[in-house]
Amino acid sequence: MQDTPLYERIYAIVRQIPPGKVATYGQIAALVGGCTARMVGYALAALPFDSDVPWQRVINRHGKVSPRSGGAGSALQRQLLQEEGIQFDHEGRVDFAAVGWDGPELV
DNA sequence: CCTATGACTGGTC
DNA sequence: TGACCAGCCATAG
Repeated sequence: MQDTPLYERIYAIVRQIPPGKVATYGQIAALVGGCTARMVGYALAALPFDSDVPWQRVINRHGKVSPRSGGAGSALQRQLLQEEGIQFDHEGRVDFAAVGWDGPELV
């Protein structure tokens, strides 16, 4: 597992996020261990939109999708999350108490 | 090898 | 979870 690039480790954690749930960059970074939220954001930034990683479920600590570079993409992310059943409030934020990921399950 | 860059976080008011 | 300040560390050229 340590032989795997940090990127793939981050992707592995993101793939573990169940549908209808969202996690923060810090959450992912803590689960990966040895990397910070910026590493997660940068790793996801390098991900293609058609990747097998549900990067859309990764948002910032404010409960909102990141502005991303360029501006577009964040709208797509919100759209994908809504398709998963995640509700956004009038301020474009999600309810951590409702869709907050508790982690890779305690099994 | 060194430099630049980046989808962030945390504590405080 | 509003806003502000400074730090963090891996990846690419």
